[in-house]
Amino acid sequence: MNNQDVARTFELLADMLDIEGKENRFAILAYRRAAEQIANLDRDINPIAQAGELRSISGIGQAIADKITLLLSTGSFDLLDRLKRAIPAGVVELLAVPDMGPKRVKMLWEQAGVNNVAELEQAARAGKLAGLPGIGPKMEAKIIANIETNRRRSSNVRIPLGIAYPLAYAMLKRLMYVDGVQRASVAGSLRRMKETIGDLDLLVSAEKAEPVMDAFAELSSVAEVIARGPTKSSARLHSGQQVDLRVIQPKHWGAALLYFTGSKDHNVRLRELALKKGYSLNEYSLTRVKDGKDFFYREEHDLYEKLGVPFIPPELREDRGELERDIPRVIELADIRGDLQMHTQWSDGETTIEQMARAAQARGYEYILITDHSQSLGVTNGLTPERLKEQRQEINAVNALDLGIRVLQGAEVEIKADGSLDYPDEVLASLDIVLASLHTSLRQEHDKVTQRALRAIRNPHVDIFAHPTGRLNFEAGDPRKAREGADLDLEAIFAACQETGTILEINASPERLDLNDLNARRALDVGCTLVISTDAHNPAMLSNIHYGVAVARRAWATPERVVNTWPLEKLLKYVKRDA
DNA sequence: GCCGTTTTCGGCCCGACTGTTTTCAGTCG
Repeated sequence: MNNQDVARTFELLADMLDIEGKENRFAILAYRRAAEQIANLDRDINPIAQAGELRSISGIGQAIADKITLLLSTGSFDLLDRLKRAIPAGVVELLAVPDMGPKRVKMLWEQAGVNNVAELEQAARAGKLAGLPGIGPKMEAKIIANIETNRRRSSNVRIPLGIAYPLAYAMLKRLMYVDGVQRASVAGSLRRMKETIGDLDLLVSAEKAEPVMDAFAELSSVAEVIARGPTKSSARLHSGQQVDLRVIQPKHWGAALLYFTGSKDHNVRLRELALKKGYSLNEYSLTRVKDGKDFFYREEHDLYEKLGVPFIPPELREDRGELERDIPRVIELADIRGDLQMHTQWSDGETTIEQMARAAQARGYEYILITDHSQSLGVTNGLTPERLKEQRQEINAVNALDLGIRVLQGAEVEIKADGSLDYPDEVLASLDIVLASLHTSLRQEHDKVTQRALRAIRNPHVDIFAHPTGRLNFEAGDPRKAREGADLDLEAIFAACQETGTILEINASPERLDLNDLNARRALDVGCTLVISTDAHNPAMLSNIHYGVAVARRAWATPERVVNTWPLEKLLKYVKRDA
């Protein structure tokens, strides 16, 4: 079982206990918190369990630690078995239908004999639900609609950041120009730049909410408004995504933005902290408990300061220790001095070296590395050693133009199925910086693919291990093309990179985001060095760098640990060290 | 069930919205 399996098991346990309705609600909350912590863990839970150190994880005490140990060694534990026998799986799945919480599920299961979603739909359509406790004709109709909606958007409820981001900003842009709007921001997991987004959250401040709500309802991307109150509207988009809009008074901005950015767990920690200091925190203000006096904050910064903690950047608000530990000065977009992976017409890119250089210079970069594909990747028109030499001539010519940016020659060299590289050593030695990566035979079994990657990492000519796992979140225009990464032993990979100085890439392409945040954080903990690269295939894609910076920020990376924040001389000195 | 620069016992975040209600329960985030 991996971390996600364990986390899901405890979520299931909590769901079943919720439905059963006998357990203390705080115990159930404890199971959910433990599940969240495990899902957020940046290391494999198995060795932690074997070492008997589960209790070092926040939210895990003796009782849950024992259950995890049993779960990992035997696949289950008594309480889980008992609940699974008592509650049909289909009943738990009813919770996935909106408006179906534990109370309603239990009532429908016990009083109406509803055992799964199909039976729920059947009963609702037959008009058998209205009249049951707490259910009238409106709820019955809503249940049918909810089931239909769930069916339409089927499997993929969360969408990749790279799709959600432009969608949300397009809506925000319209709302910003509504009369009376003072400020507007995305919030929720989108502002935290999580790699997948469930609901989109928008926050707007204005004295009057009505015009904003009207404009929101009329957005072309909105299919239907599913709730509308004085401060909050929810809508479903044609794409199936739900969008929540909150309109608040300008004086509430700081508290509201903090609240709606989350994460939920971060908020809970903050409120606990506030209570200890004698304040109650909600989305409007900080209220002094002893006399009920409200304190308003125009900015999040001021609120954090009042609570006695440093400002936590949104990307770090995941309850991963950000309120307990010292926060480093995490990397920012402005720290980036160059981009170390991009493609040109020499292989599968769309433009010339000069065009890429000019675009990068316009972004303020000091250097770029041209990394066209190597020869074996035929579909990309990979370069033979001969063409690589010709390309060097062109790069020299572009540098001679004095564009105010230094163009380096690299290559994205294929790691072949046996772990050998696609160019001989003397060719690799002729390049300024060498990337190695996996594109083929990604489904090799664990040991084989790990050894293959390790062999490349240990090659002294290889400087960067690019998009390490090879996973795809989605392929432009076709979310179904998402794929899991290779089954790598990342602990072994990170150890080898730390030992050899091989740089691990955070690929900023929204389709990849590879390494992801948790893996990058673990790599940093182990002592590895990172690079953030766009893998751009045209000049516009250079702007994807912000997605990669966000991943690095979520990994708590400081600029010192990311090589493309370094001056060129320092970077070249580093990569030549073992060349 | 977890946790402790107030505590090893007694707390545990807070509000909006809907639908079914005659003052509130359930769900959601």
